[in-house]
Amino acid sequence: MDQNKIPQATAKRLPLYYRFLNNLNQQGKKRVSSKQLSEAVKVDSATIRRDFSYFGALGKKGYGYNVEYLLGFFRSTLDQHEVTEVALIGVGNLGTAFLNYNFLKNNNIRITMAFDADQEKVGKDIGGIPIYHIDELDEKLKDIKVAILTVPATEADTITNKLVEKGISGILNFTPARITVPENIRVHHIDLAVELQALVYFLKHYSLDS
Amino acid sequence: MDQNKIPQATAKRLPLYYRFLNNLNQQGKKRVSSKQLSEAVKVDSATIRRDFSYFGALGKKGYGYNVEYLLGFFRSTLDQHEVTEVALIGVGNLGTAFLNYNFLKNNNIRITMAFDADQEKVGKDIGGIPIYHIDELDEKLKDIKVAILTVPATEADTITNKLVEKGISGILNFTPARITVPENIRVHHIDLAVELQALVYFLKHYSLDS
DNA sequence: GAGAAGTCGTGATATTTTTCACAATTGAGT
DNA sequence: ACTCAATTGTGAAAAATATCACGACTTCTC
Repeated sequence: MDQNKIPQATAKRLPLYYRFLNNLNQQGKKRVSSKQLSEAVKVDSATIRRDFSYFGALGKKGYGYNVEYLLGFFRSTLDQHEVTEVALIGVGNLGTAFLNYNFLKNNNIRITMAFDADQEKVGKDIGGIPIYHIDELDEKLKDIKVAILTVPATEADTITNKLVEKGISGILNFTPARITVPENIRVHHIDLAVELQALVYFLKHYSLDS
Repeated sequence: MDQNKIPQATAKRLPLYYRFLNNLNQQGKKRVSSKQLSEAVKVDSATIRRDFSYFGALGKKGYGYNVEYLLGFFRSTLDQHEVTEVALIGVGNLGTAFLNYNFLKNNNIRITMAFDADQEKVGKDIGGIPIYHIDELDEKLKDIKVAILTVPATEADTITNKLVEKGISGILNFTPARITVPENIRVHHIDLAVELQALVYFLKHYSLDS
């Protein structure tokens, strides 16, 4: 859309900055330097300054950044002024964890409905979020553009196709399946087993250095 | 240790390749090309060939890769012949999801114990994994080198320090807190709120291209 | 066994991301 | 008002990662 020049690596760090700034603000802190931020979020201070600089000159030389100003800036950049509604598909263990997870704390993202194939679960609600049957996707999933996918891997493709048909824009996929979607739809994969295996691999092969 | 030359980006993809090769092998497939792999795991075929090439010439020109051979190679590279024991700290919603998650399917990583501060949970077990009180960390956490951290953010630092004292090598941190550890300890962060926010950001600012 | 189609491995190149390092500027202290 | 320590923003360089493109080799078909 507008700011296509912002590197992806930078974009991925924005929510992290936002959260920490929010904390600082709640603590009543007025100013912060890239060095302090760096220690808190574990990102090199030069990288932080570079990230911020894509949005213009947000700080003052010799002073640092004004917390309130920076927070306000990120709030509008990250669209925190409007609520983004998200649907969760698959109310298993992981799905349930999400429904109980309070995304709203610092964050204008809200899971507003969940779907599952299990009639036992349908009709109930978890954390105030209603659970519908997966066959009700068509009627219930109105303008929701983002879905969290926590179904069994075997169901991933079928359900993805349904979501695509319904005009979804983004999927956060916790399934081990690498789902196939049209190229205008964005999928982020979070693969828990892969993450754990990668960590173990790093420990065995890269120990004692970065 | 040995193969410090392997790029981190490559190392992170290895478990993904491994899992897919395992699937192929179970399906009785004998050969696979980088192009087929590419479609399945959504990684450019040239990148896959490059990744493999760090380990030497694993394929045959004009033919592709022998599934069984490649699988065996990755099995030893990823240390799948020996079991890696992992401890889980924090048996909340997310922690419970992990205990029920079957890491063993394609994978020699096993959660062998869990810890929590809640006396209600201590003494029980979930998915066959015993839950100890967090104060028992000292006695119970013998040679375990990897921990999954699923405690509330407020507890993250305290518990991290305990783990560090006990000689942990790696932590998979699901806490929003950016924990501080000595530099010989490796931490991977999986920050669910950040991932979701980043996805939403990409949808709003990068739509209709990469 | 000759030709065609398929595929790897990799040098070269492009792209992305991180880091260095320093001039410019600011605020605080005296 | 002056000095000094702190800090930004950024050009330039470095490092990491991804991709292109092609020679060399393999298998398949006729």
